[in-house]
Amino acid sequence: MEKSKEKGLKLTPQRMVLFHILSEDDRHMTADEIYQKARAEHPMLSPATVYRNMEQLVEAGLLSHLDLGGPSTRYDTNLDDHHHFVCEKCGKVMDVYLKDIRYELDPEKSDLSDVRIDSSQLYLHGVCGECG
Amino acid sequence: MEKSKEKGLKLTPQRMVLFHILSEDDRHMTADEIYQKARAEHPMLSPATVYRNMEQLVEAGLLSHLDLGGPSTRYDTNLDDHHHFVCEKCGKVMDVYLKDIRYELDPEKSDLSDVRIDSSQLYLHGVCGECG
DNA sequence: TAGCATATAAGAATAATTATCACTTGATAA
DNA sequence: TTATCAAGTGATAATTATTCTTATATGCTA
Repeated sequence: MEKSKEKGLKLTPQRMVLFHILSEDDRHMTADEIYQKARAEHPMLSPATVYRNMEQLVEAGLLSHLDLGGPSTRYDTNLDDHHHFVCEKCGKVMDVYLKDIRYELDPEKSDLSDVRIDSSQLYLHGVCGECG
Repeated sequence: MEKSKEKGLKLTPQRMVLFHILSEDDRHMTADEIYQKARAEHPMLSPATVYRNMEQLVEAGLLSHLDLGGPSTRYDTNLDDHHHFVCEKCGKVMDVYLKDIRYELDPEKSDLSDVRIDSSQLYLHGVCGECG
């Protein structure tokens, strides 16, 4: 029986708290926002633990990074294939599901014949209904 | 003769250095990378000056932010309508020009009828020829 | 050339994140 | 149960990225 090399992620109280917060679906949070929420449930918890765990969860494929322009990395609990709309005024982020996305390279200006594309992310920028 | 409210950006030696570096077309640099290069030409220059000027140039519409995943904001001197490919291995960024991009919303999952979309940015992730 | 708004260097300050380390704990084996 | 040990943790220092402060300097325009 071969022992897999995967890290055994232990189920600790701190992680339970993080799972709980993440499951409450307040998506697109920064590590610090998560930390602020988490310490309410678990006051001893340190920021390092949150940062550490968030990255581990990304490595484990349970979360993904969300790279909006701001200073802090955000985490996305939604692993479905989806894209994002960002309101330039209030900063709100909305998930965008597409049935189809297609694009045609401009062959005179771009040559991607020797690259392998694994994924694509579309970011739509604009103004949301409330701010509009 | 009405005086426009636009800031009169003075042409200082420091800005000359920045323009020079930016014109050398090493695109997608972080403010710190620009600072490191700039101080070679102008050793007295301070980081604050670089950060300040980069933001002013963005406000003036001469540069744009580029939000890749990393910790630092990058600046893009290419103001043409274009998109980006990011190599997951070496981090290299390539400009991608599209003749056409179109996407179809999944109407059951996404409703963008009340938002105004001003721009869209497509990020392609994968592995470049050299790393592949 | 004076006057002033803008710009600057230097360094302190802040925010976000990561590293270090001594101690603790969950999972598994005994 | 208990022992074992890799994995996890909190506290804190350190780092990185960026912004602020302030006293001084300098382009531009009248």
